[in-house]
Amino acid sequence: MDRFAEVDDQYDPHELEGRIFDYWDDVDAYEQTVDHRSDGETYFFVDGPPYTSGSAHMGTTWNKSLKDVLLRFLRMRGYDVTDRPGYDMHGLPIETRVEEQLGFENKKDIEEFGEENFIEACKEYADEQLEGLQSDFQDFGVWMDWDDPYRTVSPEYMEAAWWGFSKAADRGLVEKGHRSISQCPRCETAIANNEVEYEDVEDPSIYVTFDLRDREGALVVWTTTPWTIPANTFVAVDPELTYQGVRAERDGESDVLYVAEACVEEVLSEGRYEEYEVVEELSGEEMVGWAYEHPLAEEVPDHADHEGALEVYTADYVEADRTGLVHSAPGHGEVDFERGRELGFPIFCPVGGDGVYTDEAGKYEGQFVKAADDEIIDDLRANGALLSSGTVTHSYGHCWRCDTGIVQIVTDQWFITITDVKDELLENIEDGEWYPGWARDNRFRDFVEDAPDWNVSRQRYWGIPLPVWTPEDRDDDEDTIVISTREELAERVDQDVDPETVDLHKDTVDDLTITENGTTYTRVPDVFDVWLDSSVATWGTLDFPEDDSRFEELWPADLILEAHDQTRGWFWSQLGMGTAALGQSPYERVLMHGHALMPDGRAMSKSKDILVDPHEAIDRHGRDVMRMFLLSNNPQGDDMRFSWDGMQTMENHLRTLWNVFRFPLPYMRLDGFDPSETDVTDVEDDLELIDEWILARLQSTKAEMTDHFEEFRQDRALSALIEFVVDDVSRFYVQAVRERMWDEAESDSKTAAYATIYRVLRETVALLAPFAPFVSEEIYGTLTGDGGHDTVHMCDWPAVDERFVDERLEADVAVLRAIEEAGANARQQAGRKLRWPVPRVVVVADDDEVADAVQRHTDLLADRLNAREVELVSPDERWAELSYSAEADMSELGPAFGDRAGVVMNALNEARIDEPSLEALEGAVADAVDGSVDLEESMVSFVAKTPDDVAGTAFGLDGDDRGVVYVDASLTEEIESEGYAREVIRRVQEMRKDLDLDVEERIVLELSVDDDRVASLIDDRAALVCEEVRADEIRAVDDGHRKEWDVEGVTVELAIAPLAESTA
RNA sequence: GGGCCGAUAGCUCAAUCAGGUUGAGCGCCACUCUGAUAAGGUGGAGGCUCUCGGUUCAAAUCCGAGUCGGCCCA
Repeated sequence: MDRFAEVDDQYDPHELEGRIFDYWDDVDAYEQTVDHRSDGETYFFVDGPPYTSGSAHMGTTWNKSLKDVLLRFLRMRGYDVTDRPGYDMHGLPIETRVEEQLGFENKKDIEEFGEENFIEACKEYADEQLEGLQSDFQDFGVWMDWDDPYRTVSPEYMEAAWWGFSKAADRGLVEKGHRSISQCPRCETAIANNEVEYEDVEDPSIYVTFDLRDREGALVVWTTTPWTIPANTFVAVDPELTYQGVRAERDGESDVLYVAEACVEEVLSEGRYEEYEVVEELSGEEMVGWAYEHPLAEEVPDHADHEGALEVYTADYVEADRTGLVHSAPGHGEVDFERGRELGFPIFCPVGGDGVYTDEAGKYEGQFVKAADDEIIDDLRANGALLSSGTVTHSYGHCWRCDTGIVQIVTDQWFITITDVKDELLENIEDGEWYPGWARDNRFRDFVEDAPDWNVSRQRYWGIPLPVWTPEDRDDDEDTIVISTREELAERVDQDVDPETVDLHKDTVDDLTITENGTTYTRVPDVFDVWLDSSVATWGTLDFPEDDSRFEELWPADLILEAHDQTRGWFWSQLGMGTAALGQSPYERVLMHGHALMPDGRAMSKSKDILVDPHEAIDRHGRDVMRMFLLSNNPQGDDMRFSWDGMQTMENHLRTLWNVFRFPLPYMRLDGFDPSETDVTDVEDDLELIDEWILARLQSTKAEMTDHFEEFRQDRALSALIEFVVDDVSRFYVQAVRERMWDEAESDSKTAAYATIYRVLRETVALLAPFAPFVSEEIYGTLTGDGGHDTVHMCDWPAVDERFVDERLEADVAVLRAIEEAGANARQQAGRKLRWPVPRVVVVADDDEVADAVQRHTDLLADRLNAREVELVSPDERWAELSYSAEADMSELGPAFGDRAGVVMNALNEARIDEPSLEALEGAVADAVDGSVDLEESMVSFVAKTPDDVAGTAFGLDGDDRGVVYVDASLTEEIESEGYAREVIRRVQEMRKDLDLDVEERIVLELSVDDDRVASLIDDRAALVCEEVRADEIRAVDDGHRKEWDVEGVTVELAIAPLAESTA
């Protein structure tokens, strides 16, 4: 790229971004940037692997954009950053998609198709999906190591999972056991609790009576799952709760029923009882040990009847809801199971993994449990055990993939018993910093405290096989062999296996056996819960243990960064696995962001087609704009609402930057400005105040952005940068410096301005580079030509240059800008355009800082306000022409006046007095509030009221009033002369533009004014007019561009012609 | 049903920790400016700060109870 080359008039993101992609390819920009930092301090970032289903949505896009902005920033800070992206490619979601594609109904179809074929189909599908994501992420401008992502299906990654699991096993944290789990009866596997989706469904709602054995009456329980009644083992009560026995009448018969006191009315009305009387009242505790009859004793002969079964026990899951007595089946419910285990009960679960009753269910054998509900209800009725039967709509768990209602059953599963290391987990939480902090200290800690053992086994195909071999005649967890690596596998199995080439998927390893000391071991057929895959990502990213060259140096990760749903997901699984395997959290910093929501605040949902497609956002506004929009949101942990308005605003900001950037280029080119020879430090003595100011602002912007970035607040860093570019550089500096650049003559001042704006742009574009990598590249290339790096992303993050730090100047200019703004307001009130000079501006300063600022920069202020004179009234003086009112300071008034403070405040606001004294004010207020008041100086600030010929506007900073600026708008001939001349100039300029004349083009001007006084006023300034519009002479023009104007009510006819043409 | 977070102008957010007459940017409307021009400037409209209680002279802010949204859990 040539330095200061011509650039597009308009910022055109699509054309530009296409060009930059090509450019990056040409110069190997990414590779160079990585190499550039290869000697830097390491920074181990680990990518949370997106699941390979579908294409990137707005949330993924936000996530990767956040990662990208930080990685680019860290590289600019000199770090050698690990940036290997990852993909989560195993698991049930892909299996069910493939099943759909192949038209499968259940596991039998898969078995018939063949495990090997099915696994191959899953692999192909996952690979396809991965390609879609890869190309999306690259298209968003994310720079990661796309040539070498980690894939959870690769042998070395699967080995990393084996290794981690084996380390946990070494520590005695792996066990096989019964657990109550959520089972998808279609997928025929356990699914994790966080894979259960709750939906409202209509289910039976039945009240069942359990006849008591040793006394008259029955217990009443309520359930929505009649199919669990066969497995009833005990009834739970709350020991503290009051229960009542009631004798109730129905159809001429009387029953004695036991329920919680609070539930009596409801239960009896459910049962359509007409009348009742309370015959007994007792606590739950007193009911413990009561024995009852199983209501389906005949239908289910094998029902629980061991010592202690079918009795009342206490449990902490009982509430005074429905009946206050809870039907408990340890073979099904999770809490029932836990309590059953405490009681030492054997587990009775007459339901198989497919949701079908086994022979233990007696009469119901072979039926799908949900289908058996009606028959069970009928049997209960026939047995006189049904108090009432209806339906209820409630939320019930479903399989997240196939939407089948789950069944809670007890099965054999493999666990990592993280409850054994709970203390260690909680300690390890402390070792990491979380952004925001509350996510760790509230949410995450609560979750970890309550976390149960981790069920890592799934009875499926597409996953990492459990590396566990058991003696072939046994199915418990004694004497197991846990293999940790492919090397070890090859050494120990009976078959010939090449560790270099072996694929570890189920179809391969299922056939492998181990024979040691005369015992043959076979592999447990399960695969891992897919959450285990990603839980080993920190060492999986390093290909450890296959490659142990970097683990020691890099592990644990410096940073991970995901959305808040991962608190229970990846943040947790990694902590669990890291602690179980290595006794340590695998990450040191967590940055948590939110979800991308729809513009109206709804959650985006692909399946419901409620979404904003990132590709559409790019089509409309480009990648830089989309990234800047995403990165300008949001406080850490908060959700982000997508907004097309917000996108448009970002595009406007970038266009402003583009205009700022291209503005000085033609002048620099014309004057042959060479930044490599003339740095801003070389022209320090020629810098004007405004140059020094913008350089000072640049320093504080850099400092502010760096601080924000270090707190992972890229949103605040970006808004600081935008404010600098839009407010300070574009609206103030460039405005102020334009005339210097138009100056045709060589001047030190102009060179100083070039050097200043060059430095500002050069550093601004580096500050912007992590956010908007494309446009930054284009600007950087144009500014540096061959003199810089091949890519802006190789630049160092701009450091604060102490020599240009000047806080006082920044404060001064902030004051001046406030005055200028108020002055513009006052001018408008006085009806005087900025083009017309005013004789004087009076600044009444409230404090010395303002007074000093005005004093130091009177000329600048006069220039900006187009005033002949600036008069300062210092804080201890006052301007005689004013009357006053007062404003109250409530923080003073409140304590002093108590409940009268509000009334006093209003009186103060209303008061009008001639001089700003407390006496006068007290008098005015006393009249209004009907009683005397003692005011203190600190309670009020006086506000001046302007005379007629003067307009005044208060100015302030950060909400504090700092003074008032008065514009005296009276006219003199001299002022009118310049005013009219400027009006003419403005119109000639517009006509020049009509003709599309070059800035340098000389013209002749014809000027006829339909008012002698005004004509003579303009004539006085003929020289000024000629100079400004580049007219060589004023004379009649024959064939020129001619226009008639109305200038302040006076008709003015203007004609212009290029000089070259008119003389030819 | 439980936990966490959020609720302030049409939109995105500040101000909440440490109580003192609610602010910014964007959008809208009017006016204005014109060699950065799909810009710039000035003004205006627009807020019972989600609701209801409490503490206090004074609450967006502190306390309690709700409502709605998001996430997580059951």
